[in-house]
Amino acid sequence: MANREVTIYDIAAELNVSPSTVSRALKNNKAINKETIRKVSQCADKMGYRSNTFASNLRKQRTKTIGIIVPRLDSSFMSACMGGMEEVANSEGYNVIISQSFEQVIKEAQNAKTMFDSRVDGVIVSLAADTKEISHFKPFFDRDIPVVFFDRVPDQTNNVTFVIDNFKAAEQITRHLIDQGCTYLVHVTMSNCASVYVARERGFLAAVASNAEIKQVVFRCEDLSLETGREMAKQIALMNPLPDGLFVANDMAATGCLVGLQDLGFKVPGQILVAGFNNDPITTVVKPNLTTIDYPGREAGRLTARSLIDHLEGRTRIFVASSVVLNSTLIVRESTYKISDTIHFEG
Amino acid sequence: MANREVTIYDIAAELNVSPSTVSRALKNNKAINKETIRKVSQCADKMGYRSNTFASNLRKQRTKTIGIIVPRLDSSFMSACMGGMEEVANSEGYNVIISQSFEQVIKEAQNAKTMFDSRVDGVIVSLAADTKEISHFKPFFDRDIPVVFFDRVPDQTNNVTFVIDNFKAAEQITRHLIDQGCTYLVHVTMSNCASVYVARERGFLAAVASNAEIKQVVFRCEDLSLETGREMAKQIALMNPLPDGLFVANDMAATGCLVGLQDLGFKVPGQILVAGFNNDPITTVVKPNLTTIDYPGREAGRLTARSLIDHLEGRTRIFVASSVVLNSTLIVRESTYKISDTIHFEG
DNA sequence: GTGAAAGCGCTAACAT
DNA sequence: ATGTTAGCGCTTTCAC
Repeated sequence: MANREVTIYDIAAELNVSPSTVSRALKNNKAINKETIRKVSQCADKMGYRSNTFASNLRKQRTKTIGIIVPRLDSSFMSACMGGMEEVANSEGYNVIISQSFEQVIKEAQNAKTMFDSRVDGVIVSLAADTKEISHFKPFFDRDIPVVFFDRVPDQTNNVTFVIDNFKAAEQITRHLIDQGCTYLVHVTMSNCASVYVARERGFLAAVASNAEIKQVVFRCEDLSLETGREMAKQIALMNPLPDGLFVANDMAATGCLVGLQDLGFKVPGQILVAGFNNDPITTVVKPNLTTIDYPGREAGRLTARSLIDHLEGRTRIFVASSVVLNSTLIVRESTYKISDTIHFEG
Repeated sequence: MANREVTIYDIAAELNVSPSTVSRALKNNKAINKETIRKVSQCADKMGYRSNTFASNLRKQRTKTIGIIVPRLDSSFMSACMGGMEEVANSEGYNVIISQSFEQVIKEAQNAKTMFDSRVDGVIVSLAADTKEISHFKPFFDRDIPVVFFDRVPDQTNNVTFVIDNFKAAEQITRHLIDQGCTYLVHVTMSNCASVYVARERGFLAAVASNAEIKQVVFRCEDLSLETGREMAKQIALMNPLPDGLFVANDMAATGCLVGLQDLGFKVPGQILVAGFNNDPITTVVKPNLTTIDYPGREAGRLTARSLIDHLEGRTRIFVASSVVLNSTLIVRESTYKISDTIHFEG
């Protein structure tokens, strides 16, 4: 702002070479004499030179920036994903712009437009809860600007996606509930059609279907917050007969349910087993600790960013409809112990 | 990437006007005829024009981008702050680059350098836990690029800072513990010198000092995670005599302590009262619910961004050593009920 | 191995 | 109210 910026012309003048030589030297161009490169970079350091990204971008017609749009940043999972993406992006010389949709498709579209206008080289998106179609990314598709989805991915096929196997994980955790002796299961999920929840529900239903004895109900809520979980507990308490197993589509809502049920005098896992999804730290705080699905956020972030950047750098030949499925793990904790195994959890 | 970009020259050619007219029209310059403006913007829409930020930035010598560096994104407080900052930034046409230091000053310095090199117009920073001095921001200071600190601010005076009154809040919550009948207090905090923790400790000590009867000890840990809280509980359990009140510098660690103490067979608040800081959602999950300090993250974010942008836009005359203190509120919950008030919290 | 020169798309001072 | 023009700092093709 105050002091004028040092440009390659200043360095060129200082060293009595041409600006193009400086430009090449700064990029370690092999055509340039080693000694020249040394002198140039030394001089650049000395003069406090910093490359002007805008001139460079303007000239090169690319931004070295990738945009990330997520529903919210406040979960440890998202934070880990962002960390992984940033790590890869930085190591490849990319900048990252992050924005939150706060679960609203309108905000998501705005964010997309902002990023489009600032000409990100590509975008990474996890969809808002109420995003039902992705026409707001059309400008990107039209211009062949790559869009990669992770976690909350669109229904439509032909997109590049990074997801955990929600179906399998949900099936696994539901089977676990059945193995623990549950016969009447409730699945609590979102009324919106976010892909992860659809898949979790299908996994739940598949596990139930494989055993004719088991009854099930699916409850849909507006969101999956702690508060909503508490509300759901009240509704569940009114059911007759009472279900004996609860699979809630995320840990926050699962925790809300669990606490809500306890407040209403129910024993977990004494009367009802409860399982969540995500392995949020909260699962180890609530008593009893919550059975859940763990998956590697940082790794997911790394892979997603890596794929996008590999494509941007022309390292991957094709980039059509590839979908990567990441591993997840069932973590069994006290909230789904068999009644007979239950010792005492009045903590 | 594929289709060539539409420029103001294309629009100018289409409409038989000069590029400068188009440029002005696009900015609703008052010198331009209303009708011309209408035609230009219509044509721009039709042709799919989008402004090239790089050319514009190169020309205007500013980036309309602000950088944000925070320790971590995974708390509801930070997420709220980011939301507030983004809201203001977007409304003023600024882009936002966010990066995490993961509490390490080394990463913080790297992030700062990246942002410096990408020529952000200004930065907003909340310091890493182990940041003891801020020389890594010197390049910004040297060039008069504004740096605004929030929440975790540096010790040094002469910085623009947005903080809550940690001293007052800590004093208030400590007094509350004393009012509830505590006579032997432990304060659990970080061994690093992050400003917020220093202030909280001073507040704690001040409240204790005002009452000659009260004994106190300060415990310092590496971090304030859930796990560390659990570890601290073990140490506290070994104390003799046992303290009867605990003020932990954040909710995560406070929750860890609380749960840890319960695991060791202690009653909270029956034997020990526990208070945290931040009003994280976890405080309403743990049983008993945790007494804590609430403060308005989104508002803090808004104010911080507003201040920076006002300065960047030349709307504020001066911008020296102003520090803004935000309000915070004590939220009393079951974890600090008086023993006589305690009914039953074996949830 | 290095230099000359054009131009990326925009803005703004200066003209008209 | 609109046009002319000169660059912002960089990269890169084409020369030598």
